[in-house]
Amino acid sequence: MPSTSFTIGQAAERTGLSVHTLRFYEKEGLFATPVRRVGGQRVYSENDLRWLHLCTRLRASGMPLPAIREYAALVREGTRTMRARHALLRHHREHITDQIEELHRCLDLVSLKLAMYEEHLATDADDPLWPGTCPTEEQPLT
Amino acid sequence: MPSTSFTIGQAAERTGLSVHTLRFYEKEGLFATPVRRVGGQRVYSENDLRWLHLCTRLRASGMPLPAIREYAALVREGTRTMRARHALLRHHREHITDQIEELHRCLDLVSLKLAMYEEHLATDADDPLWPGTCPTEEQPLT
DNA sequence: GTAGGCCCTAGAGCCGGCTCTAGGGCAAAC
DNA sequence: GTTTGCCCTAGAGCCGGCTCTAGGGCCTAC
Repeated sequence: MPSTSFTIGQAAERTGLSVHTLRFYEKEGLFATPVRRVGGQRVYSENDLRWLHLCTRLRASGMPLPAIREYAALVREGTRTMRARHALLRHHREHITDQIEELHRCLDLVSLKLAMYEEHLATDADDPLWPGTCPTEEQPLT
Repeated sequence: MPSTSFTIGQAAERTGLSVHTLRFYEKEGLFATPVRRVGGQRVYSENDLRWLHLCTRLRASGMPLPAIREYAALVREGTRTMRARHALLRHHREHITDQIEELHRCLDLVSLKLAMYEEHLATDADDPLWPGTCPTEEQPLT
């Protein structure tokens, strides 16, 4: 098995990134320029795709490009940077859990609002049952 | 109780938004221009702050400004837009839960990587125990 | 041999969301 | 009366992260 290889188009399809974005990431140093075929076409290995997949997840969880670049650089430097990479990822994991917590707080608020709306919609089909506490009609429920 | 009121500076402090951002949000239609004092200074009521607080939560959960503007417009139109607002919020709640799920997927991947690193760091303090499967030293662990 | 399809580079453009600047006003404190 | 501090408007600028354009090459099929 010659360890399947992919063109940029195939890589794009498989990672969900656009061809543009792949080249852009490369230019930004998110990964070393991949092998080229004669004629200059990029050849992506399965390893490359795995790396790209990791990148998309890091991006999706809000890691900025410079941080990913840094991580990529460490990877390229070999095993002796393991501790640094470990630290970087731990830091990012915290960032992720923070985001999840924040989203839960938002979710709670939105759910509360929704519950209020549902109560109103249920009890008084169309009537503005809410007492006239808002002469300006400014804050009917927000 | 004259229902305490706030200057823009105080509102900024209390909402965690900058003074600039408050004016920016207003210009963007996230809320109706608040009452002005003689001289033109904005006066924020507690209600306004509550609304702003909701806005920050909506923003923090990724609702774009145009959507918040739309919601604000509906609020201003009064009770008869309740259903529309309800729909909008339900839609957004789904968006939030999607984000949480996505973040969990990222978290899983990162945690997995971290576990790998930890195993390596534990077993072979400094040695590149990982077998020489990577002649290019390209992918020591990613 | 030429048309179609995919690839290349360099660099400009766009979009959302702020963030800041310039230039100026009001009002209380010294 | 001027300094200090907060406020005002209009509009420009910035940043991250893409996204697209222009101009061109290679290869395969017809």
